Amino acid sequence: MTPSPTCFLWSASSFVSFTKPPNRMIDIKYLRENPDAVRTALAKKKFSCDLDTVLAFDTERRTKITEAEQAKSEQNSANKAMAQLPKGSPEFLEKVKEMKAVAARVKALEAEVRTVEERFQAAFLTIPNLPHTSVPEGKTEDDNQVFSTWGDLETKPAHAVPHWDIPWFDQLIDFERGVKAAGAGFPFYVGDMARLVRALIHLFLESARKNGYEEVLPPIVVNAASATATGQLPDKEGQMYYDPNEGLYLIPTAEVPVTNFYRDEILPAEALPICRCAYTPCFRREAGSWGSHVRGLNRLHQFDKVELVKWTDAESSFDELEKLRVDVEGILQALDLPYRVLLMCGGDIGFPHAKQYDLEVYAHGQGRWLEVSSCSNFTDFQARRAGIRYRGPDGKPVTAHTLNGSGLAIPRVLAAILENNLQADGTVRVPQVLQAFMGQETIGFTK
RNA sequence: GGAGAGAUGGCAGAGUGGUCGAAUGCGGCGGUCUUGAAAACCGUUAGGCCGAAAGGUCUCGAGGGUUCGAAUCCCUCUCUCUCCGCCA
Repeated sequence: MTPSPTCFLWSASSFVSFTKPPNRMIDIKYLRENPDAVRTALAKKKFSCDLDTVLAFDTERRTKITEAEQAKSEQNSANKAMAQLPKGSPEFLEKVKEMKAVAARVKALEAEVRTVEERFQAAFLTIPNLPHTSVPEGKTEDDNQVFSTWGDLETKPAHAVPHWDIPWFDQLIDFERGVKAAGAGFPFYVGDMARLVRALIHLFLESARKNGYEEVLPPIVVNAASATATGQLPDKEGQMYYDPNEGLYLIPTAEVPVTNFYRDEILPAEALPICRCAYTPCFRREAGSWGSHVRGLNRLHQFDKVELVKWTDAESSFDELEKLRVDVEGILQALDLPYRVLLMCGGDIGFPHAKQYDLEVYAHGQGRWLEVSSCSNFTDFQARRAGIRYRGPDGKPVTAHTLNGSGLAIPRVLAAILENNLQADGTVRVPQVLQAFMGQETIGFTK
């Protein structure tokens, strides 16, 4: 077997280290040394948090740690001396009496350190990742920049309708029977539609493979530790399906298991960047976000998606983000779907993101842009939490950078295909790239 | 579901109250030797935190307890493995 050139092979046991990293978010040392730079960056994110308090807690904590460690040091050397004394001798007993007080003091100081540490952590964890300098100013989604637009937006099909109004839609994507089997938001894809979904999955995975991403087929449930590492827990617990019997969560995206592949490991620098792709079903409870405006394929509780994940060193992650975006764009181009790329503004990118692009396809029937991918660089924010590091030039561990992007989410791509490729005879033209795989040029029924 | 065993460094595997962050072996790295390599031999080889550094401190699955002192004793939890049953 010959390894592909893009795939760095090694045995899992040859380098890993499973020690626990601190559960921190941004780099406290950076904050300490550059408080003003952090303040400026956070302002761009329209995020208010009290940096002065965090810094004060940090100082308090460090002072207390030093104090406690000094006491501990005294105790340790005294204990070492005691080991030399004959047990039960008068000197020994005298020493024991003496050391009781020291032990009590150590215990008290350790408790204080714990208190101060917790206070600091609680404040520190409220600081989001810092946006990159290239991220535009802005408060809401209205301030996102249109980075680029591709494809034909002018020639709207004369008879274009929202996909749910296509006469045969309910037969090939059966929501009603999905309700019977599972519940709202869990449709059956039937016949040619099921095959079309499979064709899309195949296209997405093959496209990723050609771009150097190694395919993995991950678990679609994860434990709490994994969900915490990628940031779903504790804040977004309500968005995941949960099995309390096993303590397992159904994944909302393949990002969760795939990123956790290297959790608490130190990677060899020469392995980076590592690029992986994974197809999985994704599950989202979307509690409270269900409205009449969400119809058809626009929002589901279960959907299929191919996810792209990268681990990089600290220097190249923003370059890799651009490559990631281009890789995803290539798929939409292959499908000949018009799309635009949004460069998300500081106020609209998520808590752990340093920079984010959203890709939206245009669905002519609804006359709307539909988000089909979000490509993000988390820099070291997620990796610090997940304990993913690599060995730097000096041999010391360095926190890695992680990135991910959908490539792509199936239902909305499918919606755009149905709406944009609807033909006069009532059938939908299968995108050229999928015709060979499907063995047919159209799906659906003629009028 | 029933019964049992175990969790120590990259891996294997010692260690049952103090001199143990931890023997030994393997692997990795550096060196000697060699035309080159192998072998042999010598050295080296965890991570977190505090610190400018020197250094200090913590970590032997996780959490709590006993003790002047815990990898070692006690309690709780988690996970893994083996056998039986069941199932794909």
